Amino acid sequence: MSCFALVDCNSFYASCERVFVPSLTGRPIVVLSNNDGCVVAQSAEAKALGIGMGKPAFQCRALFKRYNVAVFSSNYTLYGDLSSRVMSTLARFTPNLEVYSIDEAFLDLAGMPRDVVDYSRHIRETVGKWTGIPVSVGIGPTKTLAKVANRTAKKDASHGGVFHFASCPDPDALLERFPVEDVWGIGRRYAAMLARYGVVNARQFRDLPRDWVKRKMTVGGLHTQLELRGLPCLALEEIVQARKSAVSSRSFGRPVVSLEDMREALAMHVSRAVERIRSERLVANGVTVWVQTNTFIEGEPQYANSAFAALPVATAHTGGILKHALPVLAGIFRTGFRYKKIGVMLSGLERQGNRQLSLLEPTPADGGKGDRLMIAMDAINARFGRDTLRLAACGLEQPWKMRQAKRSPRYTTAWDELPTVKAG
DNA sequence: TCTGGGGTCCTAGGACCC
DNA sequence: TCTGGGGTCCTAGGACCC
Repeated sequence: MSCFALVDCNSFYASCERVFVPSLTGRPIVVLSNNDGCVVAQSAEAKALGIGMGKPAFQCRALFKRYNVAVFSSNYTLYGDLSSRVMSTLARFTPNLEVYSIDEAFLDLAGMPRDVVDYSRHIRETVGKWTGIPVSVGIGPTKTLAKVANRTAKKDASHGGVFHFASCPDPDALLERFPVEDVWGIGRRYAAMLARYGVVNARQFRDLPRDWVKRKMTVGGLHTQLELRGLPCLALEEIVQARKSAVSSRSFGRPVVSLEDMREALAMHVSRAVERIRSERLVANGVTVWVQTNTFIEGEPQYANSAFAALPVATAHTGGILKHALPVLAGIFRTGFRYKKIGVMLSGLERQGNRQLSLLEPTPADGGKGDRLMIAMDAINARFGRDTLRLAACGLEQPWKMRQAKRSPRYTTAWDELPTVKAG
């Protein structure tokens, strides 16, 4: 009998902000998206105010003020570090762990000699004690039901943060109270489609004819349905698969009009994306660039476009990729627009060393001058901080840089931002 | 003034080939 | 009048996730 536990951090980003600032206990906290645009995380106290996920920050100003909400720009360096602390704590409890996202992990508890609910309570307490991050645990015979159980654990405090689907005396009633759009794998579009057929809760969806589900929602939808019936279709994926693409994109802090600034921003995004694939020992075969104006401004001329260039040889060399990305940008850039956003995607990723050699271009050997330069650059940036060394093409002023007015210190990863403890 | 960013998977349809 | 059929590869678009 399969048994999955889903451990999910409560209001993860907000909890991270609270770890090093105990005075925030009990105070509503929100964390804003990149560019301080939208609300992306809220503490329980903030949720109670009805602020709403994804709401533009500027529409919440009054509410923030009235309720003394602590507002933070997102600090992914901090969240990433606390996440890995949580995950390594979880890894001590089972070898069968799938890190599913920055704040969630599935554990395979099948064959556990101890009572799984007891064990999960123990896990929950330990993570809380060691990392300061509160978590909830949902347990079920499939990943999808573990998700349902997790949400139940979070919603109903009487469960003490741990809920086992199998311990539910009336699972049909529970699924009937569970909105179908909250089921893992059913998003807004499918929920709207299902509603047109009168299907609004998880129990109704589970009991639909499976052929119909497959036809309307493809195999993914069918798997979701079968999982709700208790039939495992999704396995624990312990091995982290190599990524297939890497994206870097951002909205600008203010509109950009010149190709010159666009080229600088492009250089920065290429640097970011290539750094990421390099750290995973991957090389790219292609690069896509896209640009976009601000679609929220009515009456302003709009333009969006993208284009792709194949790289003659698979590479993870920043300058080499930028050389091919710049003409792509030049090809889609049009003057006379106020641009809001630029992005880069590296695709056709493969393991370094597997790369196909080009018949047309001389291929730099592994460990050649270009590779050594990149290794040295990564090492310097790792030691002295991101962007200590960067391409001149990224520009110095970066007037288009995103807004990040309220970022908390990187308490755990930057020496000059460590928390200070006052004694006495 | 101010509206996020980074991923994956599936399917349909076209091009091309034999 | 009848106007093959199956396979592969690629891309675009649509759905989902956090």
